[in-house]
Amino acid sequence: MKRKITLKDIARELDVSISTVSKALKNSEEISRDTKEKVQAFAKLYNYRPNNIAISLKNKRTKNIGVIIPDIVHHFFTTVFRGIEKFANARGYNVIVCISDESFDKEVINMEMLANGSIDGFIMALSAGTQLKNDYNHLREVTDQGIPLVLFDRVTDEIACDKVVINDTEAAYMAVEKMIKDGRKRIALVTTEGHFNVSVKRAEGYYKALKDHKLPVDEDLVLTLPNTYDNEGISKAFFEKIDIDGVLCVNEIYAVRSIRHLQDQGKKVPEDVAVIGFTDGILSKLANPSLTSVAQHGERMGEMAAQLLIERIEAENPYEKDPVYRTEVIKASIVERESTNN
Amino acid sequence: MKRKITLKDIARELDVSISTVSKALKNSEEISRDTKEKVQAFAKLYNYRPNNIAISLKNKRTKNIGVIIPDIVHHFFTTVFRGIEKFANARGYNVIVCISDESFDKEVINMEMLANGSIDGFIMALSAGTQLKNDYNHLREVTDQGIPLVLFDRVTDEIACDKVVINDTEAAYMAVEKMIKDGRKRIALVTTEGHFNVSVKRAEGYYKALKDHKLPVDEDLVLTLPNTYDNEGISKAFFEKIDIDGVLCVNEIYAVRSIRHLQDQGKKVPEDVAVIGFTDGILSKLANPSLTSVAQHGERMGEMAAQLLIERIEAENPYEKDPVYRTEVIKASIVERESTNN
DNA sequence: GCCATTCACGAAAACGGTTTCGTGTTGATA
DNA sequence: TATCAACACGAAACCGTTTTCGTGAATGGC
Repeated sequence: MKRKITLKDIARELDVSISTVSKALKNSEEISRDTKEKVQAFAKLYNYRPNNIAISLKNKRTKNIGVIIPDIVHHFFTTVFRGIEKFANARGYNVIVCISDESFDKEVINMEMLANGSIDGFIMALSAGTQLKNDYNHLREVTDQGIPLVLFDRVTDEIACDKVVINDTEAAYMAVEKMIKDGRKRIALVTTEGHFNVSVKRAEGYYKALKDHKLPVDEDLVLTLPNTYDNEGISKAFFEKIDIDGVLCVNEIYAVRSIRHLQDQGKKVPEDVAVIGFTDGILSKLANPSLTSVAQHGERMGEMAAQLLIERIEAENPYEKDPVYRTEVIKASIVERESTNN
Repeated sequence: MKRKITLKDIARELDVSISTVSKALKNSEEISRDTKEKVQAFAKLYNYRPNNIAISLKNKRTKNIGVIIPDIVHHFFTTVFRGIEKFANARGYNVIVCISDESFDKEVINMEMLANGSIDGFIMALSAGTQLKNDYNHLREVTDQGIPLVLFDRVTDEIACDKVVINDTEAAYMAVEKMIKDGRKRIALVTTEGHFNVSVKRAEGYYKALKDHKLPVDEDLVLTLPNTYDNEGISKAFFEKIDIDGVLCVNEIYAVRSIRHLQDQGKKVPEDVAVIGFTDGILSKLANPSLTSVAQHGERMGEMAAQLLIERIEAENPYEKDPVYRTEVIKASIVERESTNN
C-alpha cells in the first residue's frame, strides 16, 4: 500500500517549495536545470501524478462530459454512445453516463447530480417521460448556467442549444419510395404511439411518399403499437386481416416480427411482401431473410455530438450573449438486404 | 446567464462568515434559528448547490466509479452495465465508462486517466489484448494504491480482488445434458479461438457432459471460429459436411447463423437438429425458430459487481492488511424456446 | 457585582494543485 | 563601489468546501 504522492511530499523530501516543484514539473523557464532534473527524477521515481480533482477545482474544468440517455440496452443508443466515447476520449475527456430509463424524474435527478461541477457539458437524448410532460425546465436551468448542452435524436425546439438529428422523414420517404418503385402498391406502416417521438417524423415520410406517388392513404394499413413489450398479439392480429405487399417498420424488432407473422400466414418475403425496418442492428443482419434497413449511423451521430459539445466547451468566450447554435443532420441510408428485391 | 452561487457569495450578501453559512445549511446546532432560516431561505432563493468537485477534494471521495469494458455494442456488456448503473445510482454514485476496445494499451491508458483521483473504485472486464499479453501490472498498481477493484466475467487469478463470474462450465454442461436427455447423440460445438476466455470454460462443460453420458468425443464436431467478423463462410462449410442432431454455440450470433445454415440444407430445427446458444439477447427471442439460450443474467452480475465495489469503498478500514476477497458466482440458466424440444 | 457557562459565530487550516508577485543573490556595468 | 538586471526560487492567494478551535457577548448563579 503505497499512498499517492503529492507536490507537498516532493517539496518536503527535496527541501524546496511547492511552487518550485510545480514549476519544475511543468518545465518552467523559471527553474534551474539542476533543480528541474532533480525534481523530475524524483517525481518519476515515485510515480507522481497530479490529482485530477485538485486540477479540476483550480481551473474549473473537469474534462468530464455527462451523457444522459433513456436506455442503454438498445442498439441505437449504444452505437451513439460508442461514438461519443471514442471522440471524447481522443480529446482527453471522460464520459459519465446516466440512464434516465425513459423517466422524467430520473432525468432531472441525474442532471442535477452532474450539473454541480462534475461535468463540463451534457449530451443527451430526451426521455419519453420528458417529451410527454413537455417540461424542459431542467434543461433550461443548465443552459442558463452556461453549461453547454447538445441534444441528439430526441430533441426539442423549446431549448436553444446545439443539436444532432437524423433525417427521419426523408429516410422513411426513401424507404417507401423504394418499395413503390419495386412495384409495391399496398404498403403498411408499423409504428409506435406517442405524438412526440421520431415515429411521428417517420410516419410523415411514409404518408408523403404515398401521396407523391399517387397511392391512396389507407389508415387500416397503419398499425400503431403501444409502448409495451407484450404487443405481439396485436401485431399478429393486424397481419392476419390485412392484405399488403410491403411494410415499413419504425424499428427492426417490429420488422423481424412482421416477417415472422407474414411467414406464418404462408406469405413469402420478399416475393409477396417487402419489409423494411429502421435501426440497422444485429437483428437486421441476422434475420432470415436478412432485413433491408434504414441505417442511422449512430456512431457518427455520437461523434458529431461530442465534437459540437467539446467545441462549445473549449470556445474562446463561452459566455457570448447570443451564440449561434448548430443543428447537424446525420443522413440515414438504406442498407439493402434480402427482405426487399433489389 | 446566472452564474453558480458559492458559500462565499452567500456569506458576503448576508454579512456572515463562510463557516456560518456552511453550518447553517447543514442545520448545525451551533447556529441560531434566526441565522439558519435566513441563510437557508437565501440559499433556496438563489438555488445554491454545493460544488461537487470541492467536496470531492475535501473528503477524498468522488462518488464516481470507473467502469472499463472491452465493448459496449454487445448485449452482455450492455446489460451488465445497466446493472452497475442502476445499483450505483441508487447509492448516489455516478459511473464513468471507458471502452478498451479489446486493446491492452487503451485499457492501461484509461485506467491511468481515472486512477488519479477521478474515481473511488473500478469495475472491469479484461480486454482480449490484456488476456493475451497476460500483463496485469496496471491492475496491480491500482490495487497497490488501495483503490478497490472488482473484476467481472473476464477475470484473472493473478490479481487479488473481488470478482463476479458466471458458472460457464456448468451452464454449458447443463445445455449439452439437456440435449442428450432429449435423445441427441451427435452434438456439435461452435466456439471461438483463444486460450484465455470464457469459450474455454464452456468447451470444458461440453466435453464433460459428453463424457459423463458416455458419448464419444469427436473433434470433427467442434468448430473453432477466428475472432473476425467474416467467418460466416467457414461455419457454412462446417455445417455442410457434418452430420449432427444438436449444436451448442458459445454466443447467440453463432447460434442464429447455425440455424440458418442448417435450414439452408433442408434440416429442420428442432426436429432434426436442436440448437442452444449463449447470451440470451434480443436475437434469441426474435430468431425463427426462437432460440433456446443460456441466460447469463448480466444485469444481476452488474448489480453484484457494483455492490461488492461500493461495500469495499465504504468499508470501515479500507486499508486492511489482508482483506478477504470474495468471488461471487452468478448462476446462468437455460431459457427454453423453440430451437429445442421441451 | 463577579465569575463561569453557554451561545453564536468567525478565523484559519486543510484538501492538492496553479499562478502571480515578490525577494534575495549573483554578476555585469558604469 | 554603487546600481541594476537577470536569475532562481518562495510566499501567498485562489478554487469551494468542511471542520476544528478560539473568542466575545450574553446569561446565569452566588
